[in-house]
Amino acid sequence: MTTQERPRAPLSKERVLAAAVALADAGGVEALSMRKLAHTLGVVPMALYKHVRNKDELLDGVVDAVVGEIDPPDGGAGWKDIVRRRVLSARQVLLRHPWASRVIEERTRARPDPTPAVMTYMDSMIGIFRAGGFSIDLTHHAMHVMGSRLLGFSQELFEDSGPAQPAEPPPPEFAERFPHIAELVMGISHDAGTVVGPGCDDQFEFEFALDLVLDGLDRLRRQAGRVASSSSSST
Amino acid sequence: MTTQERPRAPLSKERVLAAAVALADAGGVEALSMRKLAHTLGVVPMALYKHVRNKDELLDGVVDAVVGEIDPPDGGAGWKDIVRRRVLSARQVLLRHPWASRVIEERTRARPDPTPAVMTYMDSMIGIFRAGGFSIDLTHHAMHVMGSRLLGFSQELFEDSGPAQPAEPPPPEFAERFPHIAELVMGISHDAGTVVGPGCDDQFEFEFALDLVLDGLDRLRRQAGRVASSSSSST
DNA sequence: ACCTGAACACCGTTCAAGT
DNA sequence: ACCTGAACACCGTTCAAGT
Repeated sequence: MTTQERPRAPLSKERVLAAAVALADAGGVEALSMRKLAHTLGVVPMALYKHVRNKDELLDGVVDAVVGEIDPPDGGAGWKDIVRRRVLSARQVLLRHPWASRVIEERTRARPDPTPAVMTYMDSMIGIFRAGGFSIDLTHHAMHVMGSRLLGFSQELFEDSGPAQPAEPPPPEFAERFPHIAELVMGISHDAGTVVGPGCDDQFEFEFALDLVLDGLDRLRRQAGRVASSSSSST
Repeated sequence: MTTQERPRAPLSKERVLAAAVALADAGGVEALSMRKLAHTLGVVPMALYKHVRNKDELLDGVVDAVVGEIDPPDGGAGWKDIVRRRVLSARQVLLRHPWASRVIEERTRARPDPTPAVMTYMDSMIGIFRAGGFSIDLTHHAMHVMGSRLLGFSQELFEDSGPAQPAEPPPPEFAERFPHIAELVMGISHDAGTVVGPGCDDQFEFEFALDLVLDGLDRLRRQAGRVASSSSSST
């Protein structure tokens, strides 16, 4: 027998990247090594270097694969709605790939420019602000203010409780060391009307922050329009 | 001769952490390996494990050493000014240790709770909001909105140009692929009155975003005060 | 010309052997 | 009892040897 009809499909950069994303989805970013990826594909590690110059280029490709999953802007009423919907769709993508925000940050920092798909995404977002009546200067500030939130994530250094019990009171020595945190945790647990599982609704908090920032930008845009903007450029 | 009077000072956790911070300052976070750190201290790698359980605990200690450098809140006029000054002082610390924000994020994500010094810092910040008249709910939202900006950093995915020339026009194929980015880059270069070196004043952008967020929070605080805030989600 | 196993220079950490 | 060298199980990548 031994038909031996191509025991493995021929490798391609797409196949390599797709396998890399799947590997990270399954085991986190620390599971994404050249050696493990090669093993997954039934291939010797060196074979990967035919499709990817090195690991950095692999990670760049992975970033673009993930960012490429974000929906294009769909029709919305006004710039704010369009930005809002697209950011929330980006957030959905990153919830599917929880490891990706770290890699995006890492690779963006390591390169002179962001990765091509990130550049395309940013370009599109800038276009939405411009079409919405933002001056070049204000658009520039807006991009900085939004930061990584544009791509649907923000580093929350304040991940209260995680999957904790609704009203687990902190131990007394905790309340003594961190009285204000303790008060906050208790206060949040008490009104757990909408939130059942974890002590804190991440989606709500993300949208809260997003809306606060978008409203702030809208206010500046309207001010600039009314005052006819006497600043350095943008007249 | 061979006086042999203690060829090296006795190791202590403080000395290990200080050396680790210095090593990262000198060579970036990728230079901070247990082996290199031991070498720096004139010690065999295993000797470090007497003062630190493993590398994660080393990184936790390093995070706390850096966060411990942030000035305590000094007198300011009102909560907004106090928060603002402290955040900007945190930013100064992180400019001294450019690798630290990555490590803070990483370790915060990896642990159930933030590191002790980060907890103390957060507790103090919460206290400032509360003293400033923020309800528990609004303080909670404020902490999420501020996110890592509280510690003086924010991931800018839009690091335009870096140390580039003031008015280097992008190549034509760039302008074709990313027309809006090209327009932005050109627009910013043109009004380079205040900024000389890089194409973009990071300190200005950071303060711009910080003020936008603080103003937004202030508006919500005043609204809540006026409406007398009806329970869980502030009608 | 192509492919790939062994090797190199690293990692963090374990563990047993030496004092 | 203490300390530490060698070893283990990884890593990304080079390189020379085999086909």
